[in-house]
Amino acid sequence: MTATRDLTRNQSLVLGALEHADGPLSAYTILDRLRDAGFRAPLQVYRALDKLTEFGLVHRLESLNAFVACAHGHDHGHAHAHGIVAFAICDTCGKVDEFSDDEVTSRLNGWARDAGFRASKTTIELRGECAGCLAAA
Amino acid sequence: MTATRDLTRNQSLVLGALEHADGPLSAYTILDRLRDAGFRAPLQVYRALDKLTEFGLVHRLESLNAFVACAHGHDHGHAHAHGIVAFAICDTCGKVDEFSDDEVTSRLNGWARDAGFRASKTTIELRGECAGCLAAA
DNA sequence: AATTGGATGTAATGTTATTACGTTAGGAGG
DNA sequence: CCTCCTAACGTAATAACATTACATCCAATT
Repeated sequence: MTATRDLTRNQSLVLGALEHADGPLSAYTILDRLRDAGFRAPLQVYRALDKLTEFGLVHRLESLNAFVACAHGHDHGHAHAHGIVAFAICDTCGKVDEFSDDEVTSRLNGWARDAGFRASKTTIELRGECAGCLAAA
Repeated sequence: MTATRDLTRNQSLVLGALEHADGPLSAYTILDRLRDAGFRAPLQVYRALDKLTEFGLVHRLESLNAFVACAHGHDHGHAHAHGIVAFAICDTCGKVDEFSDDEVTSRLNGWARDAGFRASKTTIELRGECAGCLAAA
């Protein structure tokens, strides 16, 4: 059960790089980390990222031009039906917290319905400083 | 009253370009449109955009790497105290609708408070297709 | 065996943003 | 008046992010 989705070699490598990282990685950083595995060109990374994003295993952080593995350790098998996902990005330590709020999802969906707007993707990103870094400061 | 904030020549030109456009513009598009006004280098645009954003006269659309004039025709004098601003971006016609939802603002602020996260900037962007384009399709 | 579609490899190019360094303009205070 | 300071500006070079174009490979099907 929850069979791991059948990823290609490149997709597995890219997902692995993101899962082992302790924060978001840019496509070019991923490329650098996969040189030893045989990666040579940006496109190899971007192609894998496209698929992984499509599968819901990876998120793109628009305000960072970077990527993170999805926090919900869904065992690569099924996409959860959670609402709009939001990210809190610490500008100091780089850590990203992924969360979801039903009320926010419902208000935004409501606005879209009222406006006749069909949203295909919604981005919510908070940039700032996390509790740990605030405490350390 | 509501005295227009004192913008420099470059800032006025960039703001003007954004106000006259009927959608978001990339920094390089702005640069192209201001060649005749004497613009030569990207930095001239980016510097003006930084200030205009700081003044609240311009928004950056993270998912587009582009910029729009703030929809609230605040007469360049005072920043309104509205909550988090959201954007609905039509991928078909390129038009952008700016809106704000108190409940969304309050939920996100609430999450941040609970998590001890101090947000310095929050991005909400819906990508999709607007009512007009859906009707035309 | 031929065909097809998805994934891949590689190079070149396009697009977005910043760093570095030097100059200019205008106000504050001696 | 002159110096100091600061903000804005000009220019070139470079870095960072992303896509286009084209050829190849391989497995599943016919």
